[in-house]
Amino acid sequence: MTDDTKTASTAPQTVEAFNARLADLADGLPKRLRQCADHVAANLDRIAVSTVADLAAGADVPPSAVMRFCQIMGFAGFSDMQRLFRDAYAPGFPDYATRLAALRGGAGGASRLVAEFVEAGRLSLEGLTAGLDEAALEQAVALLAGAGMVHVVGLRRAYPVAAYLAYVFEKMSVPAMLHDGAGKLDHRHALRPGDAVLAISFAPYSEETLALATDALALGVPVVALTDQVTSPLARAAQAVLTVQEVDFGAFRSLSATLTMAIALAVAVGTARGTQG
Amino acid sequence: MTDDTKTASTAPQTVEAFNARLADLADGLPKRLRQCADHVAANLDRIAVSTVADLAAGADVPPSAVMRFCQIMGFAGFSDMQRLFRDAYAPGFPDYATRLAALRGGAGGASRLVAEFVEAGRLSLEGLTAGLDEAALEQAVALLAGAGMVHVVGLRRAYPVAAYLAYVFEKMSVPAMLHDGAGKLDHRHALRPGDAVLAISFAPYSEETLALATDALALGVPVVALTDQVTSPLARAAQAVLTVQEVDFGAFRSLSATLTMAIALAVAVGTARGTQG
DNA sequence: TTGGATTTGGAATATTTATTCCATCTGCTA
DNA sequence: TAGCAGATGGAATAAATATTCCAAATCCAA
Repeated sequence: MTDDTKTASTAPQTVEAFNARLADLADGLPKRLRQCADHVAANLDRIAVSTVADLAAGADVPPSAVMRFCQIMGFAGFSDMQRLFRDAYAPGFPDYATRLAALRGGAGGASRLVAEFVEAGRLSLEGLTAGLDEAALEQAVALLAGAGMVHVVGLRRAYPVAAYLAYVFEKMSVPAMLHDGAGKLDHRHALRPGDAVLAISFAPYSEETLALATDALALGVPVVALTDQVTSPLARAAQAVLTVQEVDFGAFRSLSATLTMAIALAVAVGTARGTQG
Repeated sequence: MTDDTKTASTAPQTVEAFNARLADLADGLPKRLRQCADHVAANLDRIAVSTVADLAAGADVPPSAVMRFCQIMGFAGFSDMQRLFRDAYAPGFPDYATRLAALRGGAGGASRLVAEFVEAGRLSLEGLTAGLDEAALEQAVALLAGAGMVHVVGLRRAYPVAAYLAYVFEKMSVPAMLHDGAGKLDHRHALRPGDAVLAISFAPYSEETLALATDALALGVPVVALTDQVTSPLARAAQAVLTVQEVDFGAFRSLSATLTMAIALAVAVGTARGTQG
């Protein structure tokens, strides 16, 4: 027993390293600690949301055994170990904020800006899959696929998204109409029974988009909302709400995640229509 | 006998119900509670691993406001609300490949499409940093920053990019004009000495965009091209050529990388102008 | 067995975290 | 502008949770 304190001093920094260490130690562990190891290995995903008592009950050991287990694994205590799993679950953000601050202070050429926006885009895309409401998506596809005409509306920052959707719909032979706010009064008359509205808006929500959605609601025309929050005013008028959070860089937000959602939606609708008729 | 356990009966039992209630309440909420609602809506996935203090800091409100929010939502307190999310916690480790594989194998069409396009977008973004021509970028920024008026042109698939650039330029007080091909003949007259053209086009290159670029060349107005290949016909008329390759999925291409390049360029130009004048 | 080392359980404590309460502030109505 | 209802922030308190510590139990080698 010369140097087991040496191994204890280095705590795993990643879930992979944690697993490796677990596999490494498991064989030479006494009974209770072995129970801890087994239970933890079988429930890695619940560590982030468990308490010491939960884990102890699950492993059928007293809490103090769990504490010992954490220390054997190289952590200062349970909280220390839990932090690893909580961070692994929601990664990136603190680090991102730090680098952002660094950029503001430092020199920062244009290529650095590109790198930052790339990073923001990547995070946004990850958030898109993670936070996807599949039921809402399926419903949105169903509503739009069944529509006689899809009215696409989006202004300001949402306008490029609307324009892109209109383009893809046209490519896929989905009858679609882009409302760009030029001739405001026409909009209401264009809505007919059997149509559907696809409204895109982010805070601060543009009145025109909201107005069209509300009109559609009043006329019984289904509305699909692509927005940033379920609490968005647009969500109230909508039968299906798709939310997308863009990670912002400085005062600016890219549209990577939003456009990705948009194209996926459009292609899904186009495909659904194709197989229907 | 009107004890407060009554309130617990109205508490949402599922995350969907939670969202519904959130959307329902959000409008009528006072400032601080509204901040809570927005922050919670934007970070649903982190409630399970957050403390009251975390949430309060994130929403920029005191902890007591968060408590009030929980109660308004129908829960006895924060712990009660958190329980909902801890129970619903279906782990999503940032093991992206696994998640993607799961989506590919299992779930329905639309979610799978989203996953595919996300993956394509990520690859495109990676390619963007890897293949970035920094010299060309610096030159593009210089040309556009020195221009009296930036003429942005892009049609079809490039149109959303052009529209977005116009939007960001406006936000940054950069004089910019969006040419959308509506009144074709006017374009040439709008070009004046001291202006610059930012032309966006991808194969198959649209004639109108090429025409504007060639006219600019003839008039001695500098052209910045954002295109897919250095061999693009657009490149011949341009003083600075920025290329972006989008990874395609099926017959469709997203615009993640292109838009990321666009916003970075726009912000760089806006910043350069700001520091100049 | 016996002695020593290791493991174990639980009680005591420290720390963090949630929750309540109330004085103050704000915005509105009369 | 006075009065009121609701909103707000922070300090005080309560509760949950983690952590330590030590006496008792167990194991193992001679």
